[in-house]
Amino acid sequence: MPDDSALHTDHVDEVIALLVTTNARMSQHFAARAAEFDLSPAEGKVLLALEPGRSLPMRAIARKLGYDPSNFTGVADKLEDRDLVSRHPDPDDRRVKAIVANEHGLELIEQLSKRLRAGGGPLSSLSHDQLRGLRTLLDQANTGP
Amino acid sequence: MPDDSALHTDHVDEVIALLVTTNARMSQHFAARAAEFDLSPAEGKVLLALEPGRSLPMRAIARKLGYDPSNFTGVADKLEDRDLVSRHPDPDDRRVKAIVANEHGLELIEQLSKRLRAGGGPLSSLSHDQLRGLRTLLDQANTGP
DNA sequence: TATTGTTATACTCTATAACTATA
DNA sequence: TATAGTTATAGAGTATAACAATA
Repeated sequence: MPDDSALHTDHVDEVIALLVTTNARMSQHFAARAAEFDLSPAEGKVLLALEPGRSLPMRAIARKLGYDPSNFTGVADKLEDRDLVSRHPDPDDRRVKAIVANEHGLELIEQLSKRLRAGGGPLSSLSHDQLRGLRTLLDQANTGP
Repeated sequence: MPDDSALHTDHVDEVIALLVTTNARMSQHFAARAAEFDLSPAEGKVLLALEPGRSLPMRAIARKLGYDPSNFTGVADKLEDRDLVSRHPDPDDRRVKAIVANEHGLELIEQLSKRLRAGGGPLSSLSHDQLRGLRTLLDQANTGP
């Protein structure tokens, strides 16, 4: 449980500011790499959320990425029009539709990931161990309440 | 210097995905807290970039936050209309204008920071030491090339 | 009645290009 | 000529509300 010292608040302030600028840099990097594949940032993020084998309900993806379900329909449409993903109605509840990446989609995901890893983003200056540490911290930040 | 092992690429992929979702959560938290003070997310971010005593050229702020200078003018206008900041032309180069927070602005920055710290964001589940570690890592990520 | 996804629409955000004033 | 900031404007992104299908 987080404590409440003056040092603590200093760190929170600083981390919030750093997250804002880190996100600005990552957004630029991400948008440029996605554009290489004629993908909007939103389309790229949705694809990355579809790890191989994973299929998620539309609402779950929208929630995870912070998009409104209404505008998420159009993103799914474009990805489907490009034959990268398809909608699969859930047999148990036919209201919900899962988005699954097909072979073309998975291939493009791999290519996009490779370009994102290639450098130029804010992660370029971190070592293997630092990335491992960052992964652990962000993972805990995301699984919290 | 980052190495190039298979484990390394796994971590990069995972950290990128985590940064995307962390940012989604932080953006929602940030937008909600800023709205409490009738601030747009952009206006809030600009204010947080103006730590006490610090004054930055408009272009430097825009670059840091990833905004285009053209749309940044309007953000500065609104903050100035609300009497939170003012433009100070640089005596050495009268083309550049520094944004400085006045007394009202600094007070609002403190209140906004307090609300952001109050919890509900993705940082709530991290301990003091973890925040310190995250700060170090993000700091290095941002000062890199 | 409540929920998932969809549609239509309005609103906000962001980028492009042309302009000014300084250098 | 080049750069910081501004303006006008078009385009992309986002949210709101009403609707259909399913639960």
